[in-house]
Amino acid sequence: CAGACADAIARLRAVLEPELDEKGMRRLFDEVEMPLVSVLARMELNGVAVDTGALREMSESLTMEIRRIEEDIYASVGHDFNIGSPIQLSQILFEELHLPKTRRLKTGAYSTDQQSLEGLRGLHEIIDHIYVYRELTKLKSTYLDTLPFLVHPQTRRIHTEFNQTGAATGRLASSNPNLMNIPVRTELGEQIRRAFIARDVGPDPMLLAADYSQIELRIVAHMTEDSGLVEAFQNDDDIHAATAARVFNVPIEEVTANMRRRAKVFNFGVLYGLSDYGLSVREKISREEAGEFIRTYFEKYPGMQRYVSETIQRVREYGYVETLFGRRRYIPEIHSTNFNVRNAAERAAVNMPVQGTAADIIKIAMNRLDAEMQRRNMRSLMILQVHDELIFECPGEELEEMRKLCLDIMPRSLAMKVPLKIDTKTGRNWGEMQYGEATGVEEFAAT
DNA sequence: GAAGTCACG
DNA sequence: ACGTACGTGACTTCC
Ligand SMILES: [Mg+2]
Repeated sequence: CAGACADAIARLRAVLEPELDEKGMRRLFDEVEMPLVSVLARMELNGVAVDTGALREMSESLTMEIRRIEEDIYASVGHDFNIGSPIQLSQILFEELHLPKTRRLKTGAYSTDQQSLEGLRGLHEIIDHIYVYRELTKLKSTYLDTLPFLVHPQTRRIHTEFNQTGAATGRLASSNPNLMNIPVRTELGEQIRRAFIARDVGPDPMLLAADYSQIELRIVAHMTEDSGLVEAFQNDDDIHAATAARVFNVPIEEVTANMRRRAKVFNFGVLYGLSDYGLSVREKISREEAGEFIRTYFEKYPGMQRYVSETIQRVREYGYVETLFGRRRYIPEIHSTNFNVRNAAERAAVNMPVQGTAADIIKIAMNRLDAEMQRRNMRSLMILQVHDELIFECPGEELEEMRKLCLDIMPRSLAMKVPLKIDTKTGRNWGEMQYGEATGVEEFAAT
């Protein structure tokens, strides 16, 4: 290909390069994406160290546990079947056991996904078994039995591929293996994370994780200038508790755990274009109640309402939306005659500027961090990015310098009406990280 | 290769 | 073009 490819690329350039200027993405391209290419290359080469022995041990013990659960499931049904086949499982649950039917899939079977099983809890012992079976087999097949084979024989590390051009919002993607979806939410997930270790970077190797706290909501606060959101972040309030206080009309001290949990659902839901129907299903409330919550939310945060309406208007008029740095996403589906497709396009349009601006921000930080690490001849390695967080492998004696560097550089990617807050954690592995220093309001006042 | 499912932010 | 919350990648089943 070499010759033909080079020739094709040269001719493509003649067509594509002018588009960068026409579309206002020249600076994004020259100053963010192009410098990032080599940063990502270094990260891929750096790789991450993994304790394959630990993964193999976990896999083995899971094999036995999964076998026990299979036996339980077959016993309660009365015969064997392939639990991994959603079609067979649907047949068992809804035809043989006569459990109440869930939503219908396009294949004619009924859904057995987590949300559907949730509604069947308590109706039959098999439901909890399937739930656990799913968790264990998922983690075993995707991580425990796969990662050990992806360890490079020379480096003894796992080298992911970062795709810089795959995601429509400007996010990165990771594959072969995907290291952006390593488990964390369950106990077993955390155990898997413990197999990702600091090892080859010098004496007393440590991992450092630095993440943007609530970056998407802070970006929305900045974009909408909604006074409620802006003030909450300027005060460094717990944003979900602050939202609960507003929506449920109570003082913030009287916000209960459940009110806060709901407010969190609202805050995230609004970024994704949640409907009254979606909220009613998730919160197990009536559609009317859900609609009322959404109305109240927008009343309390009128800037949010404005942002959603104006973004949809804009994508209808121009056919695209963009981030604060001018990254564009064209969404032609906004003109679809199909109601569902059109609504999906509206939700994507509302979300992209927020998700995309967060992606722009962390990319800028990665470039600046990489440059400064080189300038200082540091031995620390940038090894992973997971959308709002960066992971470094550091010699122990460099750990605090690296942490300080993150706390200094990451908040300054973009000056906003609210601070960009950074949390940091450190540990010998990715599963046992201890919170450390974070940025505070003082740093913001200084910027 | 599509469908269903589920891991992450 | 869709399962009425956005963005991904990977696994198993089944045709
Ligand atoms: Mg975070």
